[in-house]
Amino acid sequence: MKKVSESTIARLSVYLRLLTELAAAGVTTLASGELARRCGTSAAQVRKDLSFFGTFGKRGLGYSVPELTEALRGILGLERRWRVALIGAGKIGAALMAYQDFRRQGFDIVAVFDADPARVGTEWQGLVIQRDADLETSLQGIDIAIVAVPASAAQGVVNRVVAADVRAILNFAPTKLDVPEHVAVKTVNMALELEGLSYALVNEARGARRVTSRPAASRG
Amino acid sequence: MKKVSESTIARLSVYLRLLTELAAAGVTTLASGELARRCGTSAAQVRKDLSFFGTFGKRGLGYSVPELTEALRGILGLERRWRVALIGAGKIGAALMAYQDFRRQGFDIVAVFDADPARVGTEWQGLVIQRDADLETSLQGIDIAIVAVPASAAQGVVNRVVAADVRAILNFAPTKLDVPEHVAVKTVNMALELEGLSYALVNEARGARRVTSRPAASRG
DNA sequence: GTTTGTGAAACGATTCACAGCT
DNA sequence: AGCTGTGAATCGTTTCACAAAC
Repeated sequence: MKKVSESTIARLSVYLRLLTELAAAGVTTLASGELARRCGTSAAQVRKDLSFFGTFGKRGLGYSVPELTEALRGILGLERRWRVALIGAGKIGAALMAYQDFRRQGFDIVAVFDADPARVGTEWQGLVIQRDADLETSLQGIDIAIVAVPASAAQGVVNRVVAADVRAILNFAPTKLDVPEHVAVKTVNMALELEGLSYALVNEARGARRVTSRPAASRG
Repeated sequence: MKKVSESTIARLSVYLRLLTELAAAGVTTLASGELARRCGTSAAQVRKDLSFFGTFGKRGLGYSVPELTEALRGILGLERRWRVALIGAGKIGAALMAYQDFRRQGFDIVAVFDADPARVGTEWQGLVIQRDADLETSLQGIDIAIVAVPASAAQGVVNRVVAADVRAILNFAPTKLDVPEHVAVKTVNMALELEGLSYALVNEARGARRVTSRPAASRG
């Protein structure tokens, strides 16, 4: 098969979200140009992204909204439901538990773990928080682990998650994780995004003052 | 003027986090290879990233941890503190408020807004939730707006944020935002990350080849 | 000896442009 | 006519490789 970049997959998710919205609004057909405009990319990009997986459009007409929706759901593996375990019942964990949108998209949080004995046994959104010590056994049948523990604990937790044969991890700890090649990891790092904004702000200011436009001295 | 990619800036943040950790552990000197290994990238990438901003190392020796730390803080604009407003006091907002790490990195949440009259006036982590209607006036002096409102409300909020002359936005709404060119936007989209994991899982099952990836994990 | 800084090469992703359907 | 699908061209990023510095 072919190699598909992560950015293509990310865009497919964005396309799918728009299509779902349009379908609810009764739109039945859509051209790549309009899809691109609404998703912040280009028509050629849309067509190239889709071309990795097949041909879904009708020349002269565009794409059928329900058909493309189904195709994207299939490509992204959203035709089934995924069993998700949340590890770490702190603030981030609480926000995730409450965020019902995940369930709507096919991700069911079916287990919650925490290392704090004071939290273990309490009920949370209909789930009883389990002991961290039970991770290995209780992760049977789990597809995706959400790691929402402090950075210092993350690698240890991940090692145990991997040992339990979970092959996908959504990581909220601001740290690099070592995992075997067959395990997929996505990291959400809000501090990093904020620092990107900080850079943009100072850089805009520096650029306006043209401080950086001075030619570099001859290099040695 | 130099053009630096967003991935370079993201990596600089990662380098800085490691350096801060190493400095606390008393490490004084570090070579690009070791920095790269600990951050999941390559030595050449580290040196190229830094080279956009100057020369910071000593040949034959490596980098001074405190000096490079200071340099990175300067590049990323972290030598000052930033005034952040949180718009939307729901679950995500609550998690962000509680996440003290932002403050430690120089980002102070100094105002909170919500559209729900039941929430307005309540105190939250030492801040009184303000009326959404007061956004325009109360955003004076704010550097960064965190948008944590439903997708359907996000563009409207963003328009008002931009009108209030805020030039950086951290967006948690799963929707495309239109902003003028001089406004920087970073989006955090957890559903999208989960769908990326879903794709990885079904794709592995389908026996397809690996997705091209960024600073992937795993090395030995 | 070691390690940096950097042009040049290699690689990967995006955009172009047009043939081929509807 | 309008729009897709795709090879070719372009653009940007990463890796290579080595001279210069310590």
